[in-house]
This record gives sequence, C-alpha cells and structure tokens, in this order.
Amino acid sequence: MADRNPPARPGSEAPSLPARPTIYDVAERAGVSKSLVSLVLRDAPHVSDARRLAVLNAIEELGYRPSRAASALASQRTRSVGVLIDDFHNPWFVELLGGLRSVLDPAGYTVSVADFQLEAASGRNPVDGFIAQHVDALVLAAEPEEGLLRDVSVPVVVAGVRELGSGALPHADVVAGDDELGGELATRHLLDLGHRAIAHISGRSGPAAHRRRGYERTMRGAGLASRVVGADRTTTEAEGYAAAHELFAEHPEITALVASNDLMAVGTFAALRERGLSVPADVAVVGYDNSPLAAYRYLALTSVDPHSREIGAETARTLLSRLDDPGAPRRHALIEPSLVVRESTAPRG
Amino acid sequence: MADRNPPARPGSEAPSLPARPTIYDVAERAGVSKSLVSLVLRDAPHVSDARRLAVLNAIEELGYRPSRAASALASQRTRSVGVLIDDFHNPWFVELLGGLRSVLDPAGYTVSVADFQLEAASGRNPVDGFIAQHVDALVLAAEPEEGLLRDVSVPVVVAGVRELGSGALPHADVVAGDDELGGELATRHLLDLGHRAIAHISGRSGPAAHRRRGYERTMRGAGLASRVVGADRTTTEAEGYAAAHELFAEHPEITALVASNDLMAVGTFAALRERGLSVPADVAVVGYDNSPLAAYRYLALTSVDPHSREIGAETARTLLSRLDDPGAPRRHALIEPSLVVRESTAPRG
DNA sequence: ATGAAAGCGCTAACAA
DNA sequence: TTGTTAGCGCTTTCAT
Repeated sequence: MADRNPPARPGSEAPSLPARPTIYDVAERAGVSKSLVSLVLRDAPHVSDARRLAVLNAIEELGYRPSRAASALASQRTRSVGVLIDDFHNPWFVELLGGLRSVLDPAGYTVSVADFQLEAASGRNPVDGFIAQHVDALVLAAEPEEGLLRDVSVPVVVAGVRELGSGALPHADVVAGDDELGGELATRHLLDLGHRAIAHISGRSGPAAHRRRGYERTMRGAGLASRVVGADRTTTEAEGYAAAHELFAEHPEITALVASNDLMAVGTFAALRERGLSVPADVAVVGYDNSPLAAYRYLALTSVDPHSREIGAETARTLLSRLDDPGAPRRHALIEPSLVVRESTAPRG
Repeated sequence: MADRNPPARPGSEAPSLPARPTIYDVAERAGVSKSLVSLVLRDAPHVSDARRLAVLNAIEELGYRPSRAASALASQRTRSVGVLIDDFHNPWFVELLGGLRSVLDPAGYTVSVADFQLEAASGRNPVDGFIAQHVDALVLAAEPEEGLLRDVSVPVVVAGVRELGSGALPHADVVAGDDELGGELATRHLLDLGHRAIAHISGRSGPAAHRRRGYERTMRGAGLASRVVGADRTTTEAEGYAAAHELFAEHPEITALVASNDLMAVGTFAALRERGLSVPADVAVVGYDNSPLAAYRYLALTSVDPHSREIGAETARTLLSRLDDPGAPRRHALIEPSLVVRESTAPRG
C-alpha cells in the first residue's frame, strides 16, 4: 500500500476524477485501519466513541463518499432495488415511489427506476439493466409479461397489479389495491345518489377486470342489470371517448358512468359534451386513481383513490421481509381504496 | 485461481446468488484467458474470429452478464449518466428521457433517473446518490438550485431550463427550448386570429420568464399593451385558476389568454366557465408544453410544443461531446418550438 | 493476437 | 475494540 494515489497518476488524462478520497485516505487521516472506517460507515456497535468521532471527522473533512461499486463488489449486495414502472406517463407511479422510498430509504436501500415502455423502445429486456446492476430485489409496477422475469434470481414484488396472467410469476409477492372493492365503492356511491341506469367503461388490464367485477357484483346486489363496454380495449382517453359514444348511441337512458380510470373518465366528458349531455346534471361520472387530473377544477372528477402511496409502503415492507426470509410463504396484500367525491357526481336529476 | 466457486460456498445461506457466472467461467468454457473475454466484450479490433466466436458462445451458453460493479471499479467509469428530474408529475420529462436515451443507448450509456421532489423529501441532496453511483455525467432537468452542485466534478448539462440563476452553474452546458420564441408563437397566433386584448398568465420559473418576454415583445411589436399576471406564482393549475379570475374581474374586455403552461391553461378553463365565458367563443386560450393534457378532447388545448424529445437528444449529444472533450467551450443550444393548434383558439368573435 | 498480473475501493472473516 | 488479510469481478498495462 505504499504508493497508492501517487502524486501524478499514471492515466492522468482521466476526464473527471480528481483523486476522489478512498477509505484509505479516511483511515490514514483518522489514524485508524480501513476496517474500522468500514465499521463506522455502517455504524457497527462496538466502536469506541473516540475512534468513531475521528473517522467521522476525517470523512467530513475529506468529503469522502463511499464507492457503491466497490462495496457492491465486495459485499455481493448493492442494497438497491429496481422498480420497473409500466409507463411514466401514468402518474400513479409517483405516489407509489414515494411510499416505497418512505420505507426503503430508512432501511438503507436505494431505489432505481426504469420505464417499461421506454426500455422496450430501446429493444432490450427492461430487467436486464437491473440485473446487470445487481439489484437486490425487483418491484414490478406493471403487468407481468410472460417470460419477462425468466432468469431473475432476486425476489420480486408485484405492486398494484393483482391479476397474474397464467401464473407468470408463481414466486412473487403481490401488493395491490383492492380494485374490486374500488369498483364497488364507485358503483354504490352512484346507487346512493339514486342512479339506476349505471354503465361501466372498462379495459383489458388486470386492474380493470377487478374493477369491473366490483361494479357487476354491486349492480347484481341491487337487482340491477350491468352494462359494460370496452372490456377489450386499452384504458386510454381515446377509448373512453369512443366507449361513451357507443354506450349512449344505444342506451340514452343511462344516467351514470363508472370509468375504469380517470383517463377514460375524461374521455367520456368529451363524448358527453358532444351529445349535449352535461356532467353531472344529466350524467354522473366516477373515475378511478384519484390522479392529479381528477383534482383539476375544470374536471372535478369524483374518483376512487387506491392509496398508491400506501401500496408503495406495503410493497417495500413486503420486500424487506422477503429479503429477510427468502423462504417465507408468499404474501398477497390488498390495500383498501376510498372514494373522493367531487363535482362530477350528483343525485339523479 | 484454483478454488474459485468451490462446490459448497462458504456463506451458502446467501439469499439469491446461484453462482452467477463470471468472466472466469466464460474464459474457461471458451478456453481462453479472461483478458480475451474482456476484449471481446467491448469488441476490440484485434481478436481472431475463432476466439471471438468461442467466447460469444460461452457467454450465450452460460447466460453471462458482466457485473457493472466490477467493471466500474476496475475502469473508473460507469458509462452511466444521472438525470435529475424536477418533478415526476410533470410529464415533459418522459419525452426528454426518450430523446436522451435515443442517443445515449447506442453510445453504450445507461441512464438513471431521480426525482428532485422525492429526493428532497428524503432529506438528502439529490445528487449525492448520483455521485455515490459514480455517474460519468449529470443531466439537470430542473431549476439549478444554488449550491446543489457544489462538489460535483462530472460534466453537467442543464436541460430545458435556460435561465441560470445568478451564475449558479458557470461550467454547465445548456440545452433548452427557445421559450421566448414559443411565447411569440402563441401570441402571434392569437394576433393572427384577430385578437387584440390578449393577456398573459405567467409564473416565476426561468422558462416562464422567457415565455413572458416573448409575449411582451410580440405585443409591443403589434403596438399593443401587455397585460401580465402571476409572474410571482408557481405554475400550477390552482394559480392559473386564480390568475384568470383576477384578470377578468378587472379586465372583462380580454378576448384571449396565453398561459405559461398547459396546467395553468386548464386552470383558466375553470375560472372562465365560472364567469360564464366559453372557450374559444368568448376567450381563446393557448397553453405551453403540448402535454398529454392538451390533447384530451375535452380540453383540446392549442399549445406550444417545445419538442422535448429533441431537447433530450441534443442534451445527450452535448453530453457526449463534453465527455469527449472536457475542455471545449461551453455550449448553449436552443431548440425551436412549434405551435399545435387545437380547438381552444378561434378567430375573435 | 493472446495471456499474466496488478490493482480498482471496499467488506468480512479472522487474529490480536 | 481494532488491525490484517484475502478476495469480489473486472480492466488494463505489459509481455510474449
């Protein structure tokens, strides 16, 4: 160790590495061994206060930042978790991420996120990057595609999506919103408002299927006929628009709509306006997600709040205990949603 | 090297490391040295086809993935760039990211993103994570806060924000939209439609200041008086709403509005509706960002498109040449915006 | 064209 | 409680 960091570095054309201090520098400055520094870093219990202080000071003075690469290499764990988001355009992930971090940060874990769409557009398997990065675990906030996680050997928690298509992920834990209950909440709210001719605009995603089920169950419970459209479409604004037009062309008697998400609900607004129907006077509309969209005054959309932040936090807790005990039985948690009433719903005229 | 990967690993309670193959395994299987494997990996020029093929096959058969941690440690570069987003809720970053990756991916760089708000909520300096990660460069898609990048020694490119408050980042390259031109585009469009009483709803961000300037310049050019409100507020939907109310309370003669972004524009929609004014019949409204919001049929907002994807691509190109030549003169690129006309603007009634 | 060998900065036994 | 030591998986001269 005599000639570490020699005055003039061999490859001194290195662009931007002004001799970043290492654990050796800290150790030297603090007058201790580098093991001790390592111990202080992850504050091990049996270090004398004097030494600890010396090390801490040295760290401070040198502006030392541990190298993740080195510690990952040495410890075979990165203390990082990869989060694969379905689509950055859908803002529900922001809340999810907040919840995730509220638990993972204090536990010393770093989270890195990737967008499934973006990743796929680059023509690569989105999880490849994460495994190259040696993440300790994966959170999948997206529909688990067949074979996506074939050779993934770290724990996986699926967040937000309850339906696991054809057992694609037999080993994954799942934390999701109780979408069926959410569908029920939305429908019951309209029922309570006196509506009877309530239709549902659905989509082909897993969550959409559960929401639909909640709607259907509730209608049946009230002795009413279900009317569902769009169960085979994507859950976009455009499809919501198209679905509403179809619905009202055939069934002008409808007075209320449950949409599978806020985006579709906004789509219905446009169709309704074009048909000369006003919200909520002629038609009441409920969305799902309680996204920022729903809160805009111009839309003021009554919406089911899945409590995404809580889903994130619970996902993180699940992850941590899975990491703690890889052999524990698979967990499947459901977070209870609630309804946020705004101005898009009113008693039946 | 005799006993690497012994049959039973010492700490064989390791959760999830089923002997991930290393470069040694590949070398052995291909019957070459690990140096050769390394050469093949970043396809060096002088490797015989036979060997190369053998190595490639071994890699394939073993399912080998290089360890980023190890290569980062050995090479002192991660081939990764950190992107600091202002706020994940603002979807403009998605396009930016797409553009960034379209040039960074082929160049072999990995991008990792963080959200400034989220990061700050955790009470840590958002760039700390990046520097611990050893990113080779930083993209700042946010207002550069004072002192944020104090001890950052890697190249920084500021994306999208043109105004650098009090020289906070004297060394950073900048790639931004030409917001002043955008403001002009919006205003000119309304002028062309015959509007004369055109007001502007602004905010206190850097981009907002430029957009405002474009508006003012254009009004002045037309011999008209400017009317600006909200230059000291945040650029949110709520502020757009409040600003529109104030504006029309005092100046009911206004027939057109230029908003500093789409969010504020949506805010004005609500205020206008409350005042019994309809869009575009009574008041024409132009937004900025051409966000997904603007495209919703129910809003159909005419908006200035900053071409965020192109901003991202140009940012990446700037980054790459900066990495290539750290000493090159600072670059400052402006991307030209365009106007997307929808239904929120119409000729003056 | 290919291989040997010396680290990169850190962790984790083990010794002391 | 603290120091010694042997790697982690890869890159990179330098030989050959």
